[in-house]
Amino acid sequence: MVRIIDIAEKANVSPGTVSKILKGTYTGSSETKDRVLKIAKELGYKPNLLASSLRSKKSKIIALIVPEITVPFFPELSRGVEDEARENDYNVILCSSNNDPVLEAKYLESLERRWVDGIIFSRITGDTFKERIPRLLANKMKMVFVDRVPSENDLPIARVEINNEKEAYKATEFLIRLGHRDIACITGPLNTRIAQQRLEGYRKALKDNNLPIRGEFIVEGTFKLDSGFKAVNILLDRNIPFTAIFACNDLMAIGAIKALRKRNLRIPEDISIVGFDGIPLSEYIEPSLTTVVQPIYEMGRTAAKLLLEGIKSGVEPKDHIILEAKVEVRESTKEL
Amino acid sequence: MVRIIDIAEKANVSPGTVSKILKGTYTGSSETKDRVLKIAKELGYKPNLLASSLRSKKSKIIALIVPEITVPFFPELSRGVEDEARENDYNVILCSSNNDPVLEAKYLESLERRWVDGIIFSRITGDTFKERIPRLLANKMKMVFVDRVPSENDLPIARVEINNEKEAYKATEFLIRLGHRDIACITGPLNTRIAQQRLEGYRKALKDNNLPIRGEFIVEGTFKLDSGFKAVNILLDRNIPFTAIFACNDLMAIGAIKALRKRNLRIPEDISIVGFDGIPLSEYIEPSLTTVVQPIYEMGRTAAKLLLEGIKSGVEPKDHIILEAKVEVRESTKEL
DNA sequence: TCGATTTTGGAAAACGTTATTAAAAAACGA
DNA sequence: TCGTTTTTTAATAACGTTTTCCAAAATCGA
Repeated sequence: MVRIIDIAEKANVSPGTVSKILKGTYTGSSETKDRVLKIAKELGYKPNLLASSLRSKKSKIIALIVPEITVPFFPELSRGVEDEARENDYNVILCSSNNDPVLEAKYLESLERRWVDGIIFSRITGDTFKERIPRLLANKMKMVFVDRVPSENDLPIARVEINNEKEAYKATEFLIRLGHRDIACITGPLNTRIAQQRLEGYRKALKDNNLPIRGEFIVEGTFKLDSGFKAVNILLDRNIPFTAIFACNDLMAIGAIKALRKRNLRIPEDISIVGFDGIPLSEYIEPSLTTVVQPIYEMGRTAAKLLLEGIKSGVEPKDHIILEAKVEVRESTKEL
Repeated sequence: MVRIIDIAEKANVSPGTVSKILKGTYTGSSETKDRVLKIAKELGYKPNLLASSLRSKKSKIIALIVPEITVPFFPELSRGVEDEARENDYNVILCSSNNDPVLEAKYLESLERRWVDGIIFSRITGDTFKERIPRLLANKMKMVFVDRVPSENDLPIARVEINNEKEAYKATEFLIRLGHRDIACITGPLNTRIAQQRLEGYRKALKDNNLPIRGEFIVEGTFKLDSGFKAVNILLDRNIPFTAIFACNDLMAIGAIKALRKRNLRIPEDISIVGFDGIPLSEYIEPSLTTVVQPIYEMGRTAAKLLLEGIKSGVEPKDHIILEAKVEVRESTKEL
């Protein structure tokens, strides 16, 4: 492996000079500059990022912590993060925490040891939040929350999200406009803020339209496929008729559709259903899913952009960016 | 940040001694050992992995290169890799190459500069293969191919895959057993080996059962949702009746189902369809998809295991592991 | 032309580990 | 008791950059 010192010797300059030239912080003559660059190229020089990171205290690595990369929302988010990172010469360490505080802690520990320059969190457990975030902040770690942001908003940590309550409100209101009055809701795990917010949007929409909020219409899910399936069975077994379902994410909506079909209910003739997220698949399932389309890729990209700005400027990013989603009407809903 | 030298001072020993104790390579008295460990704990010592990596030339990072993390196969694979890595104190850099040789090259370049300890490739373009792999091998980079392995098998690089030809054969034969004789095939991109192999399996099954192989029944896809959709339209527009489709992955099967429905064809009454991969969604779509279930997570895990063994032993891993898949019969297929 | 200023480049320390070599201390054998 | 072996620990040099500070050379102004 050719090192800076090898270039320096061949070009008859000092290693420091070569370093400055390669980094673009050199102020000397363009004659030496060209000569050094030429030699570097000839020798096929590749900087050793480990050495560079150690000295400069910049690892040029950011981490993305997701609860579960196999949930289709997160690969999309991840692409946004990765693209923005790569374009800025950063690499991304992927940490799929499985919603487990122990794994989360383990990941954060190794990220600190690696001196990663920043961390993007989507979803973090309360434990981790209380125990780790303050220390990370004290250590000047740059951080951004995306999608599943914690409720505390007095911290110097940027947040990128959609207005979950508003968008859920829109989705529910859309069903109401279609004439539905008995609308069930399959929520996300209610220990997460986004699940609460979406539920709240559903509630508000009912209330604003003078519809009763009935506990029997609400079932808690997990944001995963099978929980939508199970939720529908619970709802149907309660024997209280409903004509529409608002599922708080697409995956659960898909599970719900499956369960409805199993019970010989037609969609949208018997039951209308609205999802949330707008994952690519939502357009391709049968029937195609009316859903709240989030700008997932854009959220990832924006989060990474804020993080990198923070890293480069040395100032903790603390913007709060709210992106717009929209209800995309497809085949799974029908006027009552 | 507390350093080894801080511990050394407090414990009245040399930094070297502390280093050895912390790494477990210490042979001295257990009295000093206990004392040093105690002090390290008291001070809340966290090793600086950048320094450690620089000196030891082991970054404790592996990279996973995937064509497209948003295709559901890859998050599942990624989980396997990540779990195995984490349990061995390795982190994973995710590289979603988008099948673009330029991005691939850019990623590989930065991975080399970072001195990552190993790379897991699923899918790599021919360009990259020819240009980069020999140099990586010369630099003793440990590598494993998984899922989409290149055809060259004389290289000291381990491979983890299923027998794509055999599994495709099984899928096709299953349709034949059901009485289907006119079976269309939506292939993957034929510049990839796995797509070729699956097509070959389809062909062999037809041949072995004395059925003609008809070019009009074969359409090339891209492994993505929309290509399954388009392929079905092409097939139907050819106006040559068929009763079954073998789609070379689940995503294309889902796209295909969508297109069939749009044309008012019922599944499985009018057309039977078999997919490939066994992504979790395949069970939940309507109708649930008969498909070749691959042990995706296990493939990722195995690949990572081989890689880590190679890294730890210093010997290039060169095993060739073939895992078993199985045809899972669900609702999308029916006796003719 | 000579002092002041700017431009250009070098010297050397530092980042925090690990690895190698060798010395000091302890234990041992006769 | 004294040399020999074994155990325990220290000293020191890396790993390959970046950074800070300073000197030499060149340019400039009057």
